[in-house]
Amino acid sequence: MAKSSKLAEPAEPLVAGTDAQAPLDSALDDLIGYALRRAQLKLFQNLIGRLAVHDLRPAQFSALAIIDQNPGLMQADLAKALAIEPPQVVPLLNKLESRALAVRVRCKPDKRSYGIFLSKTGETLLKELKYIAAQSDLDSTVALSGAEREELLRLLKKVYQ
Amino acid sequence: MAKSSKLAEPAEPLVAGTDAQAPLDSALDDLIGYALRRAQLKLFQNLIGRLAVHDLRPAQFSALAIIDQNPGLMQADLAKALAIEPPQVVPLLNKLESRALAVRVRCKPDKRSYGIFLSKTGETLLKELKYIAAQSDLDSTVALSGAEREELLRLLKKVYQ
DNA sequence: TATTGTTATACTCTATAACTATA
DNA sequence: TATAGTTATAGAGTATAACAATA
Repeated sequence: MAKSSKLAEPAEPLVAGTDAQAPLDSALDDLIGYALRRAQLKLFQNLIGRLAVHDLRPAQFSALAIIDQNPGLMQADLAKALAIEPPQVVPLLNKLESRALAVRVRCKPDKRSYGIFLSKTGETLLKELKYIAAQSDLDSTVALSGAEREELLRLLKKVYQ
Repeated sequence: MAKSSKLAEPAEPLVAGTDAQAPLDSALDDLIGYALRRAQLKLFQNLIGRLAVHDLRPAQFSALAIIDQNPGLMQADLAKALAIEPPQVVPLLNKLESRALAVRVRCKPDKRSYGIFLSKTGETLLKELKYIAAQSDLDSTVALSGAEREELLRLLKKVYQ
């Protein structure tokens, strides 16, 4: 579906009698789903750019935050929290382990599973990443007042919870 | 990044002294970007399911709506409106043409380009798709009142516009 | 027999370079 | 030479089946 849009001022208006700058998607304008997608894409792109400095993807940042809040969790739990399938957790965790940000530890009574923990390095980096994410959030929503930002967050939670 | 979450009541709480039902992503809870992503995914999945009845993807629905509002536009314009690259427009339009929902017409002074139009079938189907999308929107946001829905839409537009 | 983590695989989405035909 | 559309291709992201080790 559409993700961003708006023509770059065509030489001649696409629709007679219409402002040449008008968005091309006016029929979709009343859909919350469409607005959500476009806003989400904007924030996501901003975050991707900021995390790239640390060679991390948003999913890896989320994983670090979830591990930090739930030290010792299993990969199946992490998969559920990230809403991805267990096989996708493997390369994600491999990357975090190769960079010494997280570790898999065989520490459970059930020897099939691992407990996942952040390393000291991971905890330190996560603190910086949280700051970066918060800055990215503010940067992408400069058009909103503080009150509007809080209201938006409240409404979004109400939708997905 | 995380898309949905919440553990399915683990036998033992992952974090001592914490409600076993508590979400695993509390550190991400204050980020609008995170809430946006989760809400967007919920609405997107709902829409995908509803459009599947007509063997269409959200991007194809958006394309139909944009063509309807801008009859005769070029593929480069459509690519911009959908925020995708021109090569991605080709299979998308091929599909719409093979189903006789849209047509490419060599009608411009510039013989390299096509004008894209909806067929009568496309216009008729689009009307139904718009209804389906509106229903999907409402269905996914039942937790909101009418006023909250309007406020959410207003705030989202403010963010991405 | 069921489950955890893993491998292999495939399908979609996305992005880039290069080609064609026009300009 | 530049542009519209196209082709080919490669990289992510995502999903499923099947396997090994353990329960």
